[in-house]
Amino acid sequence: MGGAPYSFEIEIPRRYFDVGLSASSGQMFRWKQTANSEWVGANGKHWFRVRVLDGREAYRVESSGPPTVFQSLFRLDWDAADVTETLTRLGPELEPYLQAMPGLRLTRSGDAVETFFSFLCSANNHISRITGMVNHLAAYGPRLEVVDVIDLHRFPRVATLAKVEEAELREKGFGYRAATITQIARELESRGGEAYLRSLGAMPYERAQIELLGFKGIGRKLADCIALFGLDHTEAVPIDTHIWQAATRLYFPHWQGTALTDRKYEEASAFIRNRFGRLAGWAQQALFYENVVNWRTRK
DNA sequence: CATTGACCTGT
DNA sequence: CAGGTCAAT
Repeated sequence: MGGAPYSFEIEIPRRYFDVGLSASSGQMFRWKQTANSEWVGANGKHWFRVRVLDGREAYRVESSGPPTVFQSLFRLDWDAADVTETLTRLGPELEPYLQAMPGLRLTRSGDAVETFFSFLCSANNHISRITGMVNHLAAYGPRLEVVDVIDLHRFPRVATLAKVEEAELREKGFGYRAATITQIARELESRGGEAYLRSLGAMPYERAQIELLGFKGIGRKLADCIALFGLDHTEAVPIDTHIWQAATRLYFPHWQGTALTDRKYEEASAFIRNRFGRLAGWAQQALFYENVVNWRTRK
């Protein structure tokens, strides 16, 4: 299956890159930790298997792709020390959140189609179920490899997903999202499919946002997730319930406990974007995941 | 604009 | 209720 895999080492301190944390922090949904504590996952057309090297600040990676694919996926071309320093300078209030999550990186999906459909599954849902649904969708793509009993598929193309029937997804437990996903798949195909989607990555963030909002079923939050995690618009700041908690605590105390409306979404999102610029998405990820992990104890 | 309820399913 | 969105009011 797929020929001989690539095998290479990535040398980097854990505090700058924690592969498990980055892979399981809600940016991608196809990674698993195996019994022998390796991380195995897929993104787009590639699969990966990552192991921590004993007593060293390095990883051993096996993959269907060359090192550049892995490096791009985890955005290793960005210097985490530099990013952290800049973020703390622009927003000292971020420091405890960044320190609480060492090694958490903003990722960069190699497949806008996968990210697009993954976040369609995420609305009003929790991570464990999103994971199941994304893996159901991935199973429509060809199998790339089996690693430690884990089936790794190439994420299907738009044309394939556009042919899936709503009833079929209902049977797989997609609930009401079965309808939106199949409809949006067809709408996406009629707009030009993957090529159209990728073109949104080349547009300014604001225009890509408008395009995405044109899909019935994609609101501001999903549009920002797709822009940030799938289209490399790193200035996008999705505001979900967790970020809203953090944002009101840090920046809008007079809005604490109030509902998130369209206007407040715009204001909070733009505020964070203006504060951190192209690093806003990275800041958002630190805030988001720190809140996911610690929200119980904070309440 | 802001508010409200419906919407699948699983913990 | 969960990393929301839409339609109606």
